[in-house]
Amino acid sequence: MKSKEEFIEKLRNSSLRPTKQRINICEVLFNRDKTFHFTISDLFNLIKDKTGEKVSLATVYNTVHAFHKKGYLKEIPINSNQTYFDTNVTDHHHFFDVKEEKLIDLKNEDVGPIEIQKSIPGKKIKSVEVLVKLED
Amino acid sequence: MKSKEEFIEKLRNSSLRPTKQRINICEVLFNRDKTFHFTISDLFNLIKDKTGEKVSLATVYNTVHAFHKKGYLKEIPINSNQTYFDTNVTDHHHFFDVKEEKLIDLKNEDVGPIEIQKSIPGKKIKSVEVLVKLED
DNA sequence: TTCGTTGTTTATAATTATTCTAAAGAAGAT
DNA sequence: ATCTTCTTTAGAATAATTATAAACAACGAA
Ligand SMILES: [Mn+2]
Ligand SMILES: [Mn+2]
Ligand SMILES: [Zn+2]
Ligand SMILES: [Zn+2]
Repeated sequence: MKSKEEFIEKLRNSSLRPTKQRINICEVLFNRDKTFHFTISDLFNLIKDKTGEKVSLATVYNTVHAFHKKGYLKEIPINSNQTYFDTNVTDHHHFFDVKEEKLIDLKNEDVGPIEIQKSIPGKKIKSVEVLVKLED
Repeated sequence: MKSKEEFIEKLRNSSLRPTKQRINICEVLFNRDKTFHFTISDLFNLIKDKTGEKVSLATVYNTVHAFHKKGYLKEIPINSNQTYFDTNVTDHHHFFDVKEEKLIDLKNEDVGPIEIQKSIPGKKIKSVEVLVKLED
């Protein structure tokens, strides 16, 4: 359970003004034990439910992008009509339950080291992500 | 270089009527040496260029989905505003050049075997795909 | 070959996620 | 308090995709 002051501090340190909207979004995103996988619409609805205050959809988009740019959120590459984000910004992989449309974390040690044996001249590797699709 | 008759045969065997639109799309998609990574809009433009005949955008969508459902095309999981498809339907992985927005095949042996050490009760693994993002 | 059936194409409208715009409001600095 | 800069917001715009429904083409049976 993080305090509101911690979020204000974090926002200030990132040169993001600590507005009440951003603080509410922080509470919903970062006040949890487990990693959180979400879409913008998930988050939009949760904010109302958990804080009682409404934040405009535009602000949710703005804030998620700001946090993503600052490295506080990770974008998960799957094909869906909506973009998925993750509060776990460490290198890790995912299960995607196609039926439930739910992401599940895979620890790096659950996958093992991945050695890419090919390289493209002039390019360097930015990320290596494994997506394991699950069916019933 | 496959003949038009081969495509007609393939379509018939898939209970898809061999219309001239579908045959044209087959020529563009499958008459090539290397694997082909594309978006709907790539394909739509190529059809005009390569066959001289225009196919409606709706038909391009319909046909790509039909081919995908039949297993002749693979959908590549990346976050982009457009969906990417692949004529190489075997299990394999990808580089994604973020700047150029281009996919590049990674052979299975360029990645090595991936052992998933975790399982979810009641679910089985449908696919395991590695996406390697490239930057300059 | 003709006819009836069913599948396909197409233009166009609808849907939906996301981004843009510009005005009002809030935060920070002086 | 005042000024500046950043942020929020409603609503409009954009763009990929999907739905609709009428015209059309392929097929199989007569
Ligand atoms: Mn995760
Ligand atoms: Mn490929
Ligand atoms: Zn982002
Ligand atoms: Zn598809």
